[in-house]
Amino acid sequence: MSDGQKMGMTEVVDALRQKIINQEILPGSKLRETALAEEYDISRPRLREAFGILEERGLIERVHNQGAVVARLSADQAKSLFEVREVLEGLAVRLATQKAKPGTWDETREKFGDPMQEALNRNDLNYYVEHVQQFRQLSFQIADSAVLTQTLDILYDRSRVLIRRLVLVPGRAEVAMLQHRAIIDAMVAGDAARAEDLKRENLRSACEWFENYQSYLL
Amino acid sequence: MSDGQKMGMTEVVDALRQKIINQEILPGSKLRETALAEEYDISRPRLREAFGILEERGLIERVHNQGAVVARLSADQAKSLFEVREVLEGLAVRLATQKAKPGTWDETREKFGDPMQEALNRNDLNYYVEHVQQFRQLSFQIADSAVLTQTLDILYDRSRVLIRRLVLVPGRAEVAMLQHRAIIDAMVAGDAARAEDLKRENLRSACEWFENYQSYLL
DNA sequence: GATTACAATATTGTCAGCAATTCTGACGTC
DNA sequence: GACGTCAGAATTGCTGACAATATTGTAATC
Repeated sequence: MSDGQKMGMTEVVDALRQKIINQEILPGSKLRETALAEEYDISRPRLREAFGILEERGLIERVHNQGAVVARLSADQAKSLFEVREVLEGLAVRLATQKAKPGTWDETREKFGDPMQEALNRNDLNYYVEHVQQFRQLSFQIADSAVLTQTLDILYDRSRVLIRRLVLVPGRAEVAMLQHRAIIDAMVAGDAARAEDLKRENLRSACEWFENYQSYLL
Repeated sequence: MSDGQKMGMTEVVDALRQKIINQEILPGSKLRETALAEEYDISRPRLREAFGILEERGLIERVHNQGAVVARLSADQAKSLFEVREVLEGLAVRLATQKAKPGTWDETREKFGDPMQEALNRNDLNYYVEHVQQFRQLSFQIADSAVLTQTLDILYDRSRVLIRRLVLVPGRAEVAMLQHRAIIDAMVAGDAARAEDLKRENLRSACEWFENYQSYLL
């Protein structure tokens, strides 16, 4: 899939990142330097630099003289990711609540209302996933902390597959929707501490659901 | 300073990392590829890979065709780093409290007792800094979360200079010592939630001191 | 038939050098 | 004297090719 466009470093990293988090390359697969360098039409040292970044981000693992492999996610790592995301997403929600202007969450609240319940009734997961994603991005934008955003993005990439699968667990989406409604209500009310608590509760809950359905999810 | 030892990738990154966080290379300085490659006796593409990792870690900044520069820390970034560290170090302390066996903190508690007060009375900052560091490392070891440790290490590297300078502010070390005593007491008592709250309070306090003495610290 | 030793192959790790871009400083002009 | 301009030098970005290591396939032996 070599498009004529010459890719910069960032773009190569992003392309591989996308392929990994979307499971277009499965965990455990070997990443052959020659093949990938050819695919993206760059030289191997350049690809190597990208590998360094991907490794730092925890998306691939490398051992000397043996090359790179897409990282697998162990149950322990998954739990740790939930734990860390719990406090960071809580922080994001707190900051967003503190910094938001009145009316910021109106549209979000509407989307998470009846329309989402109806979408879930007809098993339209896309509606749910898309608006959770939008809420997330809006929160980060308002929170306005590059440090936080970047830190969480890295963890999110590693958790992405799991998050998407968790939505499939019967009943999870509906529970998460109710939790989100409570969070948004607190944010609209400007109660930052409560919003943070509820967001953390939301992630603890997600972690519990994960643990209960672990064998289906990993 | 080229020691005969041939360095692996990790070692090159670590060497540069140390030089940056110890301010042996000052923020804003240009990092010349040729010179550094020569110094560490490696080729430029290899150094370049190290640069990629350092940039991902936020220690250097690179612009195309203009090379790499040691990252500066803005006041906003510093504050964001405190905010994120607040929730993460809180988590670390909580996990450490939950997972520790009885007696784990005995030695730490002793070191933070009278000996530290005496050390501070004679302005022996080294004693203070060293044992805070030890406590920190022990906590992470007990918390036993690679995800958390790695995430916080990155933020810690970026904050290191600031943290060291903050100890110089009159009265700060003594306040921090008292806060640490309270945290350790909660940990000994096995009260994880309280330990987390106190640790977060500790970092909020650190952030406030930073803001008050900002002009001296940055 | 299973196992080990060995050679062939493939893949990674590394480097030296070329092309492209930016910075420097001297010169001329206003 | 200040400012704009234009070579020359320095530095970065990048690639192709070479050396070192691991993997695979093969054949000989037990």
